[in-house]
Amino acid sequence: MQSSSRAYHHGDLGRALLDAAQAIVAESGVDAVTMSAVAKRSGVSSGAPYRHFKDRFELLRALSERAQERLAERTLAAVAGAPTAIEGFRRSGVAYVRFAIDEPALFTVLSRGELTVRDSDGPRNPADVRFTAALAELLGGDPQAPLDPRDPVIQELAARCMMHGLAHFVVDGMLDVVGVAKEQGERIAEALTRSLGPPTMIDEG
Amino acid sequence: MQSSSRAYHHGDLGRALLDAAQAIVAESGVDAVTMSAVAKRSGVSSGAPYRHFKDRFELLRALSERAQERLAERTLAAVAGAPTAIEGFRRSGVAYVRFAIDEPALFTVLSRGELTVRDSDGPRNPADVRFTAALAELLGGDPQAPLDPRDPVIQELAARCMMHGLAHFVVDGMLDVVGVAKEQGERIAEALTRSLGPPTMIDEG
DNA sequence: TGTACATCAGTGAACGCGCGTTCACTGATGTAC
DNA sequence: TGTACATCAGTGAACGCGCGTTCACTGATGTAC
Repeated sequence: MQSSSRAYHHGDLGRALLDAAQAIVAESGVDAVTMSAVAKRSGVSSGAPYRHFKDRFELLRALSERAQERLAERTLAAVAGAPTAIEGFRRSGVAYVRFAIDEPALFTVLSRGELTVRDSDGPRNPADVRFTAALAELLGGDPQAPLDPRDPVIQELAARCMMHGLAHFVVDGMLDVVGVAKEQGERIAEALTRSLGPPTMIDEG
Repeated sequence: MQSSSRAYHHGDLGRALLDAAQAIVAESGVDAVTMSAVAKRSGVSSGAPYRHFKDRFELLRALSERAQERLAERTLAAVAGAPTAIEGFRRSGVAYVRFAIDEPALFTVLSRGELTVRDSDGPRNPADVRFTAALAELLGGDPQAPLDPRDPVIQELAARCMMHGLAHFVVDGMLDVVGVAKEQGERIAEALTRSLGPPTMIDEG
């Protein structure tokens, strides 16, 4: 059970394989995650991964689940420390972007919809569930009627889109082009959350 | 030069190959774009594409260029028809989302940074050049100082992020989950552009 | 403590497959005289 | 208008490669007595 440096048994290969896959995504993208590459990087033979994952797709799906968990941890932690609801909402947006900066591989995997378990029985973030329902109700009305920009649901959607777009821009190298460190993405996210919405939504000057 | 239905010479195979690649991206993603599949879909032998593209990468890069052109056409046309600068800016954002809805394959290819020619000598949208420079200047200052949410550059960045994030959400199936047609994305974009910014930036109610 | 055995994780060779790419070829087209 | 030739686009067989996956095996570990 202890990790000896030259053990025949790895000890925690399942986790090591996911680490390897994550590193490969960061370096060369999702397509470069092959079973051979993951095994080799983990110092293990090509057949070994199949003791832990049925096939390549299941390995990627496991990585996607890890990404969902990590993201949820971060945004929930950000909300937890906030003095007001609005501030919590903002901090959660900043944390979202920070996540993309710190873990570009996990963010990239999350963006691959085909890997995400859709409409599954798995646990979902309650805030997401509520928001999705509210959005569905809002959009379910007359499709011709214009949407009210001051509607809280639209406000929240605006914030989510803004953070999601910023995260994509950062991960895809927008700041590189501008010659600025990725870490500044967090500072930008902070400013963007404050640029949002009519005063009704904003709790300070 | 005319297209006879059973011609040995295709007539416009280069274009047909790009069409095929685009269709394959729409159906199965970028990874599914193989030279064999593109050739087969174009009704041509496996070696034929190499008369038009040096290798697979060059074909994908050509598709990426097509995407950049189509997107530029649309956003420029949207701006051209607008009565005011702000309204033009808004319409351009809506056109951006509309592009993602109508041409998900091209939008997806555009999002693959490795295919986009970076820092090339190629033509760039003047508005993008100006914005990028302004953003670089803004971020180049004291990295600790908070950014002013009312700064026009931040406002523009906010709008761009919002549209980019919405476009990604739509293409990745966010509206499917909510049970709403993709075409509603345009309506949402319209509302989102109006939810933005302090009154200084907004020219109506 | 020692022995026998069951269990399980990792080995490494092997397979079939589809891919990217090459190449000698052939059919169609355009042009010079 | 007709003939000869050069050019070029597409053919289709072939190649080497790396991938996903399987499988009989072997070494390590845990447990029963």
